[in-house]
Amino acid sequence: MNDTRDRIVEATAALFQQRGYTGSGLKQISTDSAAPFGSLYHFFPGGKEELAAATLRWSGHGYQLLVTTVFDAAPDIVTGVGDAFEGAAEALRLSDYADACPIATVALEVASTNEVLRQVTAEIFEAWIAALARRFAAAGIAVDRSRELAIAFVATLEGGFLLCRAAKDTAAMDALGRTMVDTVRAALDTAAFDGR
Amino acid sequence: MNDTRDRIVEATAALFQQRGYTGSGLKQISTDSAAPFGSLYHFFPGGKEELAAATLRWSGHGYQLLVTTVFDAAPDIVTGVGDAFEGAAEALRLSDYADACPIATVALEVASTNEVLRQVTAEIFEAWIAALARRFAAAGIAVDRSRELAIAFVATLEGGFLLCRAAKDTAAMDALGRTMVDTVRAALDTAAFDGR
DNA sequence: GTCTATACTTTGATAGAC
DNA sequence: GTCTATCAAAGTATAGAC
Repeated sequence: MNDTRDRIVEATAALFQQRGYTGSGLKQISTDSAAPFGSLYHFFPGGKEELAAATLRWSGHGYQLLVTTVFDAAPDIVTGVGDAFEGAAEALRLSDYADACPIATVALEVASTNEVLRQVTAEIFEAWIAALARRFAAAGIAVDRSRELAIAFVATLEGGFLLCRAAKDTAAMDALGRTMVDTVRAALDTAAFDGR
Repeated sequence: MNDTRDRIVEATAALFQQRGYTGSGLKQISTDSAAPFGSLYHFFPGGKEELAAATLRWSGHGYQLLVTTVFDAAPDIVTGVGDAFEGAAEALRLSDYADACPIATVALEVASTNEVLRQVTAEIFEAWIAALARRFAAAGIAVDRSRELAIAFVATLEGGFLLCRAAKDTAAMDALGRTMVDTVRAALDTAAFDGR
């Protein structure tokens, strides 16, 4: 539909991932997206906040698709969990530790300072958790336990991004992947035992 | 020793926790600490970066002491893990979801933008992980597995802070506490089995 | 609708009186 | 050492020519 608008959102997403919300200036976004400054306010009359909300939703949706693809390509859900952590580690290494969660930095910045954006980030995390929980439940795990596992998966991945970006090392992500795989496998075994 | 300097660091720590690095202005720090603006550059000639480094180290050390206290007060390490997550949830609720990790927000902001501060945050996380790993090892868990558990503990707690602050709800932290307690208990059982 | 110029505020930082 | 005044740059936002 609209080329310029898309470029603005994409440039904003990239800046948010590396510099956060407060650290990303509208002038920089205008430059990076090769869009005239006035276009920012043409497409997002609500200013930086509206642009941020649109960007977060776009990034959040894209990241959910990415994880979905990884799980769909795996032969089983335990392998999928392992692949997701390996993929995250690989993305970090290939991008010099810049390509991590597109939401987390902004989410922490706005949690206590911007109620509108805080709610947007909450909706995104909830969508991720709900989608993962459905997947675990479809694999035979009880619904309540499936949601707990989904929360553990997202939290562990986010914690891994934090530790790995700070350390510029993916050793933590590797260890977390192993632990998470064990946890999911144990839940599956329990489900199989209960259900036999 | 120096009253003013301490007040500056404390005010900076509080602002970092809620608004992050880029979101915390030196003028605000000057106001909140009741310190004249010039004093900031008197005590921290290196400007905002030097002040941030000192603040992160101070906050990081303080948070490590807090967790240490929780574990020391618990009858055993599994209970300690559960208490730590419960305490984190309680702190979030009591502070309207502001009192979380004093390092995480800044760590994500500076990971790709400020090499000096990135390294400071890496040292803090490593100190936390090393201290926890020693504690798990002292409880009888193998050294390698102890470090993996310590990484899982920190990552899970950090992910929990992120999800809970975004959602303004501690349900995630409660679920994560249960999962982490199970993981540590399983590791302890394995250690007891291997060691008998 | 596209784009430029600019208004106004806040930022980190410095100079210099006391 | 304390404090105020001020700088240059960057921040968000707006006005208006085309």
